[in-house]
Amino acid sequence: MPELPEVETVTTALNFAIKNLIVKRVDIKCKSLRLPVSKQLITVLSGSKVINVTRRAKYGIINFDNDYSVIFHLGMSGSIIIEKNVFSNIEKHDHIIFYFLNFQNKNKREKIRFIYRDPRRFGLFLIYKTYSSKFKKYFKNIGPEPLNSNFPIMLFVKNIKRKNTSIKTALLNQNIIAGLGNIYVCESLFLSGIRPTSLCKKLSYRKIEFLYFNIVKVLKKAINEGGTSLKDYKNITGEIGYFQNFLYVYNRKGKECLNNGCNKYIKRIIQNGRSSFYCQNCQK
DNA sequence: CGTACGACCTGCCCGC
DNA sequence: TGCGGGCAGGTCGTAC
Repeated sequence: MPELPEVETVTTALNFAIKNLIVKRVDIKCKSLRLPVSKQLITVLSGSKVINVTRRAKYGIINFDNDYSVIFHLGMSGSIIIEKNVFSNIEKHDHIIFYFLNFQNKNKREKIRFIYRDPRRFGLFLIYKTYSSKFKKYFKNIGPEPLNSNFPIMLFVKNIKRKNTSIKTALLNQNIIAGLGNIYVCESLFLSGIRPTSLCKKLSYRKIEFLYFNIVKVLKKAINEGGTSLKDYKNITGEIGYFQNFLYVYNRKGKECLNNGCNKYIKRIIQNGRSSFYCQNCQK
């Protein structure tokens, strides 16, 4: 489900919703996601305070004031739900629950509930000491953030050019560039006029630079629209995103290409077991 | 070393 | 209505 724009939408909102809150209680409803869920969440975090929530690639990081951090990943079907004062029923796939108390307003004490929900359980919810070796291991090999102003474009071009794969495969590789998934790779390649099957080494420097600028364009637009909601993606207050209304190729098999003057239809092919969408006419 | 592929899960949608 | 197949926004271990 969630790629960089969706995770960014979630972490930005969380940074408002739970910043400075103190953990009152933690419930663990399932032993294991993609990796085991540690009981340390209960023993270590109760009574500690959220400093902030950040993002790296598709990972969210919740930093606490006792020098511990939660690293979470939403996998394919993960979501986070924040409720204030009025709590709904816990559902089947609600795996981890945090109860917070907001002491900032002395007159009105707010009760806040944080739920990690994940039907397919491909996600992660880990606790490590901040900047410990286990914490750092998760980010050691991840490539640069596309939206950072100091993104190393020349290094990106160089790393793409020495890959022995299709450009689609290279862009999904988190070690080359962080945060892209199937949707935003397909969309960036469409804007750049590059076929997903094109070989990395055959792309010119100019073309790869152009691709980078289109990646930035797509990601920024998607963040502004609150992410892409195809099936079940929702932000932390249950609202959908709107970038699906701006997709050129993803999930548009058999539909007309949206480029002016192009009357071809969008193709779907399988690469490495995953769908790629492109226009035969506009992407060479 | 780099690359390809199956495994990990549940749920939904479609055609028969 | 029911069942089987195919599909899904990701990542990782294994085999070559």
